[in-house]
Amino acid sequence: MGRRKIEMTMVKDGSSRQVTFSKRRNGVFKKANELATLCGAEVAVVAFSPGGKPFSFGQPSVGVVSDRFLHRDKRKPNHGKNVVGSSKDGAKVSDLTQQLNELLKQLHAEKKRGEMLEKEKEKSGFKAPIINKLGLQELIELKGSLERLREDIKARVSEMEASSSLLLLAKKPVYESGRPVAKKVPNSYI
Amino acid sequence: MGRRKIEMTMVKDGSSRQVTFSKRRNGVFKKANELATLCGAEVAVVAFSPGGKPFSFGQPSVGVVSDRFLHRDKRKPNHGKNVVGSSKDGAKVSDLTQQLNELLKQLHAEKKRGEMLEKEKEKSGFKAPIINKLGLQELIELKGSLERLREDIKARVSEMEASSSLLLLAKKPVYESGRPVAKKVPNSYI
DNA sequence: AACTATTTATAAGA
DNA sequence: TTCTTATAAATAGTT
Repeated sequence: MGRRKIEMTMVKDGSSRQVTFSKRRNGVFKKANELATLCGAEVAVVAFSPGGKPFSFGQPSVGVVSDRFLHRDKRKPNHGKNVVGSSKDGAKVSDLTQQLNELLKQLHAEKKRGEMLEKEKEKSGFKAPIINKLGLQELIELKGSLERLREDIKARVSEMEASSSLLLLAKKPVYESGRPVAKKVPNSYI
Repeated sequence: MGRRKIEMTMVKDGSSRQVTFSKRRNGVFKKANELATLCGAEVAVVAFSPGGKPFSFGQPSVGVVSDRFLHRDKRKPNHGKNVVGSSKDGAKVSDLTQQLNELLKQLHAEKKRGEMLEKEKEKSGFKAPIINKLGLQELIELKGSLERLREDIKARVSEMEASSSLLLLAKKPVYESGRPVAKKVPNSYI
């Protein structure tokens, strides 16, 4: 969120990393505070800087919240299905597992959607590969050309039929360059 | 950050409060994850919803971070590189976190891809709506018709040109039903 | 669950 | 570092 979008990977330069940590740590704490204030929620955040210094935010306190989370909360948790033991790390693993499963679901859905779209694309690509590659302007021009062609062909057919009629009236086949004339084009094609 | 600025006080309506909690909880977790990723920091967030349900994010885990913060961290601040996954479950959780981030990347990529395909679809749909709606069989038939038409037209043009030549040799315009003959169709159209 | 109009966070730069 | 500023992101209200 700034002058440029940055890759979500560790900032290489140590100095920049420290600056980023300071800025974003404040951001996270502020967001956590807003979450607690707006929703009446108990929230705790602990962060160790790249240099190993501890920082924390807690509502009402880090200790109260972490205790409730790690040891004391006997209420039914919303993610109880995947609980791996009752230890602090078990809770974390369970939570991550839940997040993982959620993401896997989303990912699967997205892939499915992507595949559907790919199929549709291939399908239409197979149906009209050349036309699909044309740009809009080209298609507009093509449409115009086809329309003009159709009109010209109609006229041509009329003309030809007139000529043919006239010529056929003479009971003589028409040749040009030693080749017999083509058969009549069905009007349904035009 | 929305349609309106809101007072930083508890949301009164319970339903809205729950919605706000859900949205902002995700926001805080995302920010915490970014802080950990960008800065190589250990970060833990625990939040209890208005309904008392626990949610958490931790890198490498809530337990590791809170323990380090509350009880066990006797280390001097580490001014070198960050230590990740040094505890028993830390490695496992770290792996899960890595998987999570990997999945998030994949998910984002899939979504982007899906969006691109959707755009392409819309684009081609806009460009050639009629042709895209044709079924495969219809298109095969259309193709055949067009090919036959093209051949017939070629022949027709030859015929017409022959006729025209013959007729033009007579220095007379050709009419049929009181209508002058059409202009020549450029061969590039056929 | 999506969708915008806005507000907020923040990456660079001074 | 702190302040500024152009952009990216989050999200409040809406459908």
